[in-house]
Amino acid sequence: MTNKYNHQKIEKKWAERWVKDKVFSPDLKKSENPYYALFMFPYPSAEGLHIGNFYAFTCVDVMAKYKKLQGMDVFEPVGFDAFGIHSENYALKIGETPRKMLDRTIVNFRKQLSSAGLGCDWTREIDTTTPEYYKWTQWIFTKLFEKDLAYQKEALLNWCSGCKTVLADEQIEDGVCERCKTVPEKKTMKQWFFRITKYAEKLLNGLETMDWSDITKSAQRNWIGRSEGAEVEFVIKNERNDIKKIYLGTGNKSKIERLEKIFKYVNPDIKIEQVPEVVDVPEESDNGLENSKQKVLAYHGKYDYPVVSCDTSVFFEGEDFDPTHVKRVALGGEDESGFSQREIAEKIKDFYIDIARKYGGRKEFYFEDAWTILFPNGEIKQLKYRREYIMTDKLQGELDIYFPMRSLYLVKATGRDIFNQTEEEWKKEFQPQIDAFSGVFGKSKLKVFTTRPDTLFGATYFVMSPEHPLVREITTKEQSEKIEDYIKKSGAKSELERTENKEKTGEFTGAYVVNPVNNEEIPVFVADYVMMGYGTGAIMAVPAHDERDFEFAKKFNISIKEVVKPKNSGKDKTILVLHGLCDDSSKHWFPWFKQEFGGRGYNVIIPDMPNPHLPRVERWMDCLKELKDDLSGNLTIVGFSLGTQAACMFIDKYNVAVNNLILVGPSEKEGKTIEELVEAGLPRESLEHSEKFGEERVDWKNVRRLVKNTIQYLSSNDPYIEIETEKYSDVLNPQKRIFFNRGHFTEKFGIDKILELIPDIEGCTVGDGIAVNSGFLDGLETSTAKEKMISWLEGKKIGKGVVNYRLRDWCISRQRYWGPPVPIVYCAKCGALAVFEKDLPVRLPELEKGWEPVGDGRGPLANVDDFMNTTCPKCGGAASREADVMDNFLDSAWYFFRYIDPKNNNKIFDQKLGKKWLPVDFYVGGNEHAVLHLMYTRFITMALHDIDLIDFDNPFKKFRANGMILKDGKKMSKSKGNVINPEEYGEKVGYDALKTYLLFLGPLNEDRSFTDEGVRGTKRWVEKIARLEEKIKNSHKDENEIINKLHKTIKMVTDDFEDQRYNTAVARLMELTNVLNLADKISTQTWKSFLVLVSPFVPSIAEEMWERLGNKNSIFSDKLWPEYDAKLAHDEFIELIVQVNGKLREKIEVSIDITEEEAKKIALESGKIKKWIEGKKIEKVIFVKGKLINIVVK
RNA sequence: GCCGCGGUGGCGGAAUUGGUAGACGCGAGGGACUUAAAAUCCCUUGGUAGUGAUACCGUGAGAGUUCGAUUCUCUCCCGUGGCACCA
Repeated sequence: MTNKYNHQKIEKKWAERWVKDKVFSPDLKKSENPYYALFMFPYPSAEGLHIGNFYAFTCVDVMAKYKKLQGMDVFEPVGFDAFGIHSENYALKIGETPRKMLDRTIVNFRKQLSSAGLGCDWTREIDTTTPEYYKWTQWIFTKLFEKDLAYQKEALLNWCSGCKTVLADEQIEDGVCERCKTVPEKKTMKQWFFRITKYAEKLLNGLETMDWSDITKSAQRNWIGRSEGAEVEFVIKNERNDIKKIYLGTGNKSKIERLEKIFKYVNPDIKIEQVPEVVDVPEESDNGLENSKQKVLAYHGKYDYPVVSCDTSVFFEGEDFDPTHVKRVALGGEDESGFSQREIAEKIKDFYIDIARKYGGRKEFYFEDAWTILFPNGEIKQLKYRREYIMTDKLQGELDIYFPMRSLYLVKATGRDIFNQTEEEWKKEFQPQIDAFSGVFGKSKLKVFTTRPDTLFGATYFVMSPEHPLVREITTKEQSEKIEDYIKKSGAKSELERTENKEKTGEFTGAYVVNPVNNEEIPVFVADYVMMGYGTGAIMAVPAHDERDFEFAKKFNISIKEVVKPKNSGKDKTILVLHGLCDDSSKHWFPWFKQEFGGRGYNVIIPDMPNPHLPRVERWMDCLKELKDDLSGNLTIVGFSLGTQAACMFIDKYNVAVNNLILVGPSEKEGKTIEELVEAGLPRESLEHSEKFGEERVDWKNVRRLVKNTIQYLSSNDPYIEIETEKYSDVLNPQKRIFFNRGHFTEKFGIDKILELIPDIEGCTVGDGIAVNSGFLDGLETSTAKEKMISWLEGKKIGKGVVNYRLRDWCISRQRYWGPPVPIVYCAKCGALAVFEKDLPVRLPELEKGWEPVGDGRGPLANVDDFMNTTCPKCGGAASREADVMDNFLDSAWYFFRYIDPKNNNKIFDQKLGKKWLPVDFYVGGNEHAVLHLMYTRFITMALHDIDLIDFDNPFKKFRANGMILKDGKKMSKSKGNVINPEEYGEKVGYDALKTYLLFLGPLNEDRSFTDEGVRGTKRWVEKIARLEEKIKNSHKDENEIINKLHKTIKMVTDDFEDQRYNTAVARLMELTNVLNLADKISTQTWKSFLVLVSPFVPSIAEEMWERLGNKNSIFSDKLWPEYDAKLAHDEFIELIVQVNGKLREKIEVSIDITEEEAKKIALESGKIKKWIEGKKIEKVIFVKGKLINIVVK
């Protein structure tokens, strides 16, 4: 053989040639038909290229080559995702700096990738660890900071003690750190976050129209976790909420009106009244001081109500004023008393302290005004400026309650007609007042989130998460010790323990809340089955319709109130009784059974005596046939005697799913127990007996799988089944026994025994149904009931329909070294500031020592003074840097933007180029990144869209998640020693054969098994292609058969490419190869088309053959993909399929254009067909043009 | 438990809007070439019965719709991915 195929030589030659001739390095500016093919850039691990990654690259590469052959300007970039804990941990392990290690591994990766025959553009390689790259990672942070999409907050976070850093929720897999498998601790820490939750709805809705793999979309959908429901407020039962009336010491009418209006929002239960004795004062001379002082003093003692005075002075006049009558105090007003504010404050200080003591140290009484502030701890502060200063956030933060009473006047003073405002305008104007008063006079409430507002009437208790901030507040003194203990205990449990051990625990707080729909007071518990991180951290518990609540209620003996009747309630509590075809039993026993269970809410069905003319079991089957559709579901069947067999057969034959199956039969028959009889398939009598009657056997396995809960065998002779004869004497026969089967054996039953055997029948029902015991919801279906309840709550302003998401903000801080520093500077004066663009990048110092993670909650950079000390970009004063670095998933969330303009020093990328090349056309990668990289990328893209950098918000037009490669059916792992090294196979069989094999194995999205035998197949194919060359004859003209096959293949392969069905595309090409192989000669023209068709899969051999035809340019440099010619692919003859009654009986070669008439004639003449239709009547003939004819006979 | 995907020969997998089930490849068996081996080429290869033509069965199980179901509908089983004391 002249051209013995040497894959190593050829593949090396072409890999070098492609780079040298820049075959795959397009001019991005000049390109007219851009096609951006992207694979997930690899993390350059020390192990080298992983076959899984290599497979994904191949999927992209094949597509890229196909598009290129179709004349597109294809861009297939390559780079390295080298920052991150992954690299750093490995560097730690081998005791080398990450930089040194990566410099080595990247070289290795480059070598591996460039020899694999991929069409990558090496001129635009990127590496996320270079300052040129991470400058823009930091820039993105500063932009997000500007937009309030990056922020700092204290939160309960996942701290990984293995990696010594906090992690994002997405980086916890199965409850452990995705990197080092440590169980993370929950720690409250202050960290930087990206506000991904702002895009929750958008991220979710976007999925609907995106052309991404379903598994990826479904993973994202689940992660975002949208649920619709309602937020409901529960008023806490406490003294504060008992306030019914507030007397105003003084003030004119308009002031009272304003307050009334405010209180409508604050607490509509509270009435505002002027102390009756106070005489109204004229509007403009708001000076009822003397008067009011006396009046307040006068009413004091008479009224056991709280007082609000707009004039502080009322409180310190008169020695006999007893503050204990006053439950809540708000102060405000002008300094008109003749005392200085300081003096006022001093005077009322004791008063506050006294009240504070009386009401459990609660800090609720504070006042604003003027020059002096009295703080809860008794401290008095003299202010420099008046109101302006008070309004600063800082001071408000220190005060628990702030009453901007004065603005009541200020509003008036502006001259606006506040009484003719619309309600909305008014509310907006007075919102600060409303909020302030709400703090003290508003009812103290707890909010819950529920997806089942329709079950509110069934809420019989209330649960707060142990981490809930108000737990201590509401706990009564008596319970506080227990609660403290419980909080401590559950805090010590890890998240994993908490979810693994599902045994419910909890503790009563001593407090009660009021169920708003029926004003019932329900107890408040603390229990760790309620999580602080979801919803509001508190729930209303409806034990009748929630399994967890049910379990808890059972354990703590809390009442269970059914408020939803399941739609199929007939089934849920249905007992079907199949008896033994005996008159006596039905007479004596069934009335009792019906009465007893019916009284307990069960629906007892005892079918009438079946047709006595049919043989035995068939009588039952005959009668049950009609019942099967109505009954399939969650019923319980009790079978006696022959009824046991009927029950089993009923379940088996009709596939009726049941909850419980109770079989009562003889304790022993022919040496067999009832269990044995049943499992033998013929429970009633002896096998012989049944065979005599020709009874079918029961497939016991099938029965077993259809019974959800229990199968119980009861022997009718068992002594433990005692009937409660006294109770049921009236329905039992005089002998107080029940006889079955004409006295063959006696059954004795107790009701409790049966109830015990039906364990789940009295559980909770979670599904939809009809509302009952629910006041205004009664009779409504769940969905309507939900709506009605929500509008009721909204009308009462105690709740509203809300949508809740599981998704939480992305924590991006890492207390590590190997990442881009968070570009933030802390200045004592100016606070946290983002570094200006001109000062970026904030360089990561190159450390030889001291870069290891510390574990004290701060990154190692905190100890690098040169790095930490800086100046404030705003005021120039001394400042310090943020010591943490950013999550490496941020690096990879935007890299494809940089690829198109990797050397741009002034901009993240050129927007003109972006407009042309973005978004990415085709992207492939592993689905393990579904909620990490792929979600973050979508978020960053949306954020960049919102800063007007780009005009799209889906980064990848088409994304496909590739399946896993298994070796011989098993997961690859180093420990098993079954890792496939692409380089090794590249050398052994060649990359052409290896890549084709990977694609040929199966559909791109599915897992498939790689075998060494299998790869030989594609290797043989490549060799066969090489050998075909011998058959080429320049002047030869191919037979029609070959041309026809070629064009059919063009069509199918093109279609396959468009849907990424690479496996079938390869199969088609193999077929074509086999056809060509049978020919003696092949024309050059056919050969050329053939080479182009196979070139995406086997680029090196195709190039080699192409060159030998005398071509100077690469096969990939021109638009060469062959056009499909329908005429040439057209068949003249087909095999007509002839069916009789839908069964294939004959194939006849006919013209493709054959008409129905002709086909029918030919078919009916066929000897084979005649045989099948002989003596039968032709009912109808179905003809599918160009395919088949079906003759229907009877 | 909820949401998604899947179940077809000894194996990986094909089968367009319901129309020849098992393409293509691996493996296995037989043959040709060869001193021999490798490579290559040819034949057979879902099961059962039969020398054979052929017949019957067969796409996780069972029902249904249809002239006809791997494909559509229902019930159920198994595998797998995601979420999960998520209210």
